[in-house]
Amino acid sequence: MTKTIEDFKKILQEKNIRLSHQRLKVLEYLVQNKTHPSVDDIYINLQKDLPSLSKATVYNTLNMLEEVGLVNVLTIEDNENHYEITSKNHGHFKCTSCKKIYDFTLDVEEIKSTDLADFEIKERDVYFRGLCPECLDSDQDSSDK
Amino acid sequence: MTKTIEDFKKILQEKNIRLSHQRLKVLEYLVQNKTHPSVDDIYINLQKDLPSLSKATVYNTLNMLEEVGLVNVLTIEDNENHYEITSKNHGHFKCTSCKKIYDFTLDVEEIKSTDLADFEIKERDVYFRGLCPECLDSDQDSSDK
DNA sequence: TTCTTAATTTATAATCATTATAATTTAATA
DNA sequence: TATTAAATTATAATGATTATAAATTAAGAA
Ligand SMILES: [Mn+2]
Ligand SMILES: [Mn+2]
Ligand SMILES: [Zn+2]
Ligand SMILES: [Zn+2]
Repeated sequence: MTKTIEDFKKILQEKNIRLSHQRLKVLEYLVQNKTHPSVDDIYINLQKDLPSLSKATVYNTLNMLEEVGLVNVLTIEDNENHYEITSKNHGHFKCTSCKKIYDFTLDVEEIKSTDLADFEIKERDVYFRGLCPECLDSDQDSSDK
Repeated sequence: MTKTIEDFKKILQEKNIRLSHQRLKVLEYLVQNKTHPSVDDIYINLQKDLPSLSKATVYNTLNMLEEVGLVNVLTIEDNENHYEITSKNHGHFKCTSCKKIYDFTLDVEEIKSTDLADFEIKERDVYFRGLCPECLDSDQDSSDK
């Protein structure tokens, strides 16, 4: 079910999109890091192996991957986008304390509203925000005697 | 149920927040325009009556109103925030063609996931994107003979 | 394998939303 | 009406993202 780099190579080749080293590295990063990274996260980490990498390339690659449907953009934060490999639909929870973005099981296709009978829905995002268990725990610690 | 400017005045006064002319105008704009406007929308329209209005004031006011819970910020778009008076929970649909943001009936409190049992959820946003009926109609027109 | 060339990457500048700063103005109270 | 802390304004600064143009490269042809 979960796609490998080889699967992605095949998909991009079928669309006549060149398999540049940079593009494959960005894809690999997203496949290996299911942390919903920002452009900066990706850029800083890939730079270790690719010192010549340009941030524009990371943007270009992510925009291209989004266009062909291989990656999904999260606008759960108001100042910075986050990215993930497109996968079975699920919801996202952002902890306002540690800033981590968690996946949670949810069939967003099941969310219905009669108001939308005549709308063509193409994307569905469910974003929750609050405190994650780790941060709730440490909150308690700090309020302990 | 739906609050008037007088209701808002009372709430702000109770919190010792000054009822400046600019703040009341921003609130009034949001009460009268249920269109999920951006800062620019609000700024451009209020400027007609308040030529000296500063965009920083619109930002300051909206941030303050969000902090006290009277307005809600939508991050449905990746480059610009949109605002609305806080109201009973509902979902948002953004038409990717005409850019309008529509409300739709949905009890977001009813969206549950066992994965979140130990999380403290404070905000819930449901964002759908696609084509609205008007844009679907005009699409059809343009494909007609 | 080497050559060719259009596509990609890079470095850099530009844009745009948002926030910060500091001087000016004002709401609320005495 | 006078006082003053808070709000507004003008402006600069920041930070994410996009645009541009020159240098590099992937992929097919020879
Ligand atoms: Mn996810
Ligand atoms: Mn709404
Ligand atoms: Zn946390
Ligand atoms: Zn539309």
